[in-house]
Amino acid sequence: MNTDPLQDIHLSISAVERDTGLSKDTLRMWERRYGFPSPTRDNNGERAYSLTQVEKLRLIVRLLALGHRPGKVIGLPTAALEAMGSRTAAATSSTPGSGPGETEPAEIAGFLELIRSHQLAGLRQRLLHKLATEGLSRFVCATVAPLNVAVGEAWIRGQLKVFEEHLYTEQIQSVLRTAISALPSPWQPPRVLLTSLPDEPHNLGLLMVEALLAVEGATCIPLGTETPCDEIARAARAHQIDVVALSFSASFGPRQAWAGLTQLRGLLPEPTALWAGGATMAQLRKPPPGIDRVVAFTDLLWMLGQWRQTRSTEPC
Amino acid sequence: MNTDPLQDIHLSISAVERDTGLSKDTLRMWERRYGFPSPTRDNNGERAYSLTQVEKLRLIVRLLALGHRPGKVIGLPTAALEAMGSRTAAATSSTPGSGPGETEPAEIAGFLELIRSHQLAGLRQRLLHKLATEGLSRFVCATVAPLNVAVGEAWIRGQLKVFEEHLYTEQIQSVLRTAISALPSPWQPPRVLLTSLPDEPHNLGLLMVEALLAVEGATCIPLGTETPCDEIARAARAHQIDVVALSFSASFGPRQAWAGLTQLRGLLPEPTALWAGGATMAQLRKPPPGIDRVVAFTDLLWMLGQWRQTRSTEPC
DNA sequence: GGACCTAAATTGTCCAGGACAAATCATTGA
DNA sequence: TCAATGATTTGTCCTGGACAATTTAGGTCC
Repeated sequence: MNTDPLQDIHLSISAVERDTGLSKDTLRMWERRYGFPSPTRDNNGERAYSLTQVEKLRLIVRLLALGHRPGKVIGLPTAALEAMGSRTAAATSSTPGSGPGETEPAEIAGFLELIRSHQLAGLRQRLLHKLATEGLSRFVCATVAPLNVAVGEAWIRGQLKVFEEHLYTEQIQSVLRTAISALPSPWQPPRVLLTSLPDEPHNLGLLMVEALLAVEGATCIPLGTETPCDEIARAARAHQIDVVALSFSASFGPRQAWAGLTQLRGLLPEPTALWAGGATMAQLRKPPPGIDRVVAFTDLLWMLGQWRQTRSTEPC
Repeated sequence: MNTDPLQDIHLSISAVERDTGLSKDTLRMWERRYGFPSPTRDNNGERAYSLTQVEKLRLIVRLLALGHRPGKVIGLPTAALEAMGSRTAAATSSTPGSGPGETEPAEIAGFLELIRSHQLAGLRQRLLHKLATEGLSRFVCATVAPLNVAVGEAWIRGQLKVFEEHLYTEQIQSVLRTAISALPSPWQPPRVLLTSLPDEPHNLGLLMVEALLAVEGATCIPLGTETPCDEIARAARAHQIDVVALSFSASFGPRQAWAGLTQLRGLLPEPTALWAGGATMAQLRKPPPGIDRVVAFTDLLWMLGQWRQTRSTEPC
């Protein structure tokens, strides 16, 4: 008898869709084409995926995000996939030379170590200290941004558990929100609406943008995440929005992003600017027409200045 | 020519799935069985839904949440649906008499009016004022809780747009998070892990719980929302957790909640307490064995006291 | 009248297998 | 080296059938 109770657990196709982000259609198609995953069937003849297979699926999803092709990786044994993951992550590892004024890699590693060793209080304390030392804007650009990248990479390599990443995200959000609250009331245009499209639940990027803009005195209207396109358009009208800022994390498909942005552009009045940022946007060759892409957080200040200059010379 | 650009916009079936929460399968099945929605087809023969139909679908989803049967409501004209919504919401409206010390219904209505008129600054200011007057604990129990109910009901009745509800949620979260940050460091057990199961993205309830517990000096470890069961168990071990607190909003199915709780109970060590709260839990006849149910926010303090008493007389 | 049980209707999800457009790769020619 | 073209890969959509789970309706007994 197997003593591990996890061995006997099987998931339905919808549970796997939830846990991996792969659509039911895709799961069935992979099975048809590549022979993996090959779930057993339950009493009703419905697919029952083992936890091992789900784990391997997650690994494959990570590799796809790194640029591998499905046909090349599905069907390889798990060990080979893991090796491939580490190799690619190392190769992809961005910008070995840290930018000017960016927090030292060693210090980033120190933060990672705090996360991994579950020292909640220590992590929080060091974040607050860094914030106090650098000021909000530099904290966001020079510390939080590279730390996010580091956490994302560690997660891709499987060096970070899901709950550790959750904890990190919560702490950063808490620190940023508190810092934003402490700022004086906004005193200048533009009025910026901050949100993400449905299927994009990550809030951290939006919060970082809000911090940078709020420091510059812009009026931020945060809607949280996952606002349907037509609702964004309604909100923009109701709040007399000048700029709609959207965030797309790496897990958001480029095709879907393009479609959503195009649709939203059509719903918004012409003078409203549409800024799109995040990992997905950075990967895109070219943004859809009428959309301003935010490649790095430091771009934001430039775009803000640009907007103000244009509007002050062309008053409505 | 129609001047409204929204008229010409059509959505794919996946976009409708995103925006309404109804699965592709369900959308096709409704079309097959009830003749609604009846999307036109694009050049590729694929379904193209008009915004009008999407709007009606959202309305139907609201009615289903109120307990109506699909067969009875799908196919009725929009006007009839709206009337039905108002009627049912009025009938379901809970607890006409406000509890002792609870914020006046008139004041709640005032808040609602601020939300509906998009006065972000005014809303925030009044929330902060109320918080300063009542203190954090009473603010959460006597103001935020009934306000949440009121907002939920207004949304069900269609008196509140999605983006208005998003804005409200963001503001409350901001206010609560700031208040929590301002509290002194925790100085007493228990150590409480706060999170929700996958498919439960609502964070507000968790934040309210965190506020109440933090005021009492308990150590809160917030993981954000949607943590898989096995990860919750891992986190509980890593952080030497005494109590795991889970939140289930009204949109979370009772059956799914029961299954998730039972599974989690099996994964957690015996001495770890498991507290479950939220609208779904309140509806449940009986909580699963080994799980403590939080019916109202005011229960929390009692449960906390109970826990401390038990543990002080039975020191490990 | 109410509690309890059974049969019928309702409803969401799953399945198979076909089709196709968009993206990507490989090849060729300038 | 770069651009254009054809082949391949890949995700999503379609139809129509099946079925388990839930809810409702009908009937019986206390």
